[in-house]
Amino acid sequence: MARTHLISQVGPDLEGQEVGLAGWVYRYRDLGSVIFIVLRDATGIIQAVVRSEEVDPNSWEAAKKADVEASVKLAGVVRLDPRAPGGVEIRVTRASLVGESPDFPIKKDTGVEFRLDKRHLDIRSRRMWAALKIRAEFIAGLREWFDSNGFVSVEAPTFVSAAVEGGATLFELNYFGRKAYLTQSSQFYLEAAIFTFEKVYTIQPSFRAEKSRTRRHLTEFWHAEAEMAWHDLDAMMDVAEALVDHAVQRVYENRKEELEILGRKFEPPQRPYPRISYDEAIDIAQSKGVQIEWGDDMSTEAERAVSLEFDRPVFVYRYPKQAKAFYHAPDPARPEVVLCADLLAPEGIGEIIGGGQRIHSYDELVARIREEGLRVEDYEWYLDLRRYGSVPHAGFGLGVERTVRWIAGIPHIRDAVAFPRTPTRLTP
RNA sequence: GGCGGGGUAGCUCAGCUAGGUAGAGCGCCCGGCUGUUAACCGGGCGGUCGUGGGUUCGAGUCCCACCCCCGCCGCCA
Repeated sequence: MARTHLISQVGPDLEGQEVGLAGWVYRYRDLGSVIFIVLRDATGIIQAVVRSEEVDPNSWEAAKKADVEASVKLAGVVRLDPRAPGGVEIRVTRASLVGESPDFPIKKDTGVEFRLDKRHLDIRSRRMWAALKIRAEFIAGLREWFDSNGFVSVEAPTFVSAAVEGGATLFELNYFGRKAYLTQSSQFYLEAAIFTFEKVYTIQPSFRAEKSRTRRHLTEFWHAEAEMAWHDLDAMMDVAEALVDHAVQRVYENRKEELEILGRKFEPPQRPYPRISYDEAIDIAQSKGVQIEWGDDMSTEAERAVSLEFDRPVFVYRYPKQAKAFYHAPDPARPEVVLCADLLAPEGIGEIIGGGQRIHSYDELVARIREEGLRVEDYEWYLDLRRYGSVPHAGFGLGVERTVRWIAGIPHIRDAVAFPRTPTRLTP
């Protein structure tokens, strides 16, 4: 029995024609001498009708055993019928069972935790299918933009010997008897690579050993990072905006069906994205009744208040120095703030990008490391980048799952990735 | 790390305030059904009530300790 078509190719135009399909049983309804099998493949779903008097005994027996998520091959004639979901179905002429599926664990009335325990099976669901296709499209859009705008992709190591940001929590591991860590950002490696390629990017996981139990946090998340020589803060925001816009547009153009399945009514935001200062953001938050003082880092509540003021992503730039990591370049005109910017997604989603201009002077960088109480010797190779041909540069990191969560309207970040890692989840 | 919620059948939950023979829906198993839409109809199986201790004639229910899970905040992408 040959597979002649993918399900998405079976439409009204094929009425009366015999097709061979292969896939998995999405729904199964046995009425005695007629069986309805809703078949799923990578491309879509379609109803198949098996009638006892229309198929040979072997096919009938196969259809009887085609439980939910069994793999099957079906041959049949395409028919239009208003009673079929989508209006098109196939009248089965032959059926064979490829792999049985006795008592598939995921049924109706399953809770969030149970489905996460069975995530290796739950990714077969329409909901996860749609979310993961949107994610893949978004990542392809990021890569497409970088590749066509002069960026070279550079991969950084996952095993590292020291922190990028002092204070942030690292996963420690034993590296042949030495302490090593899982990377929390590829930034320092990308900074090294700008001296080779000027504009570089990477899309790879970062790890944070923070017990953050929220809808915005994973312990392992995919991090799209870019670093650009000869760029200042404004140029960095230009890059980030163009990148996000491109990838978002691509998802919007190519993943309409998937957004529909998720019930997401999404319109790509208009450019330009507003750019406001930290000072203005604090004013907005305070005017909305948020308890926050100049000098505090933006709280989740403050970010939400600010992002809800705009119908598109908004950059917040020039935070107080004490709220940001040591490598951020101070504003020469106002040394108490640094040349950084975060991009807040709309609808209260919050931060999806963090970045800014880096300190490129050796002396300044050493002074800031000492000021933060960090050990200069931990940053020896990083300091070399300021010893040899240092240039002004800037970069940023984008949280892939956070951005996908916004685009697809996914309530919890764990559903923006196939196999999420959270403080309590290591399986599957 | 702080605050809040929760752990009872394979799954989703009720029962706890006022201690008295452990329940429902779904699933599963068996049977029926020629147009179902996570079908429907009939029957059946199924639980050391998170763990340990205490009070009591009697504890899922009250008390103590512990473990685990979920959400929010902090931290960040």
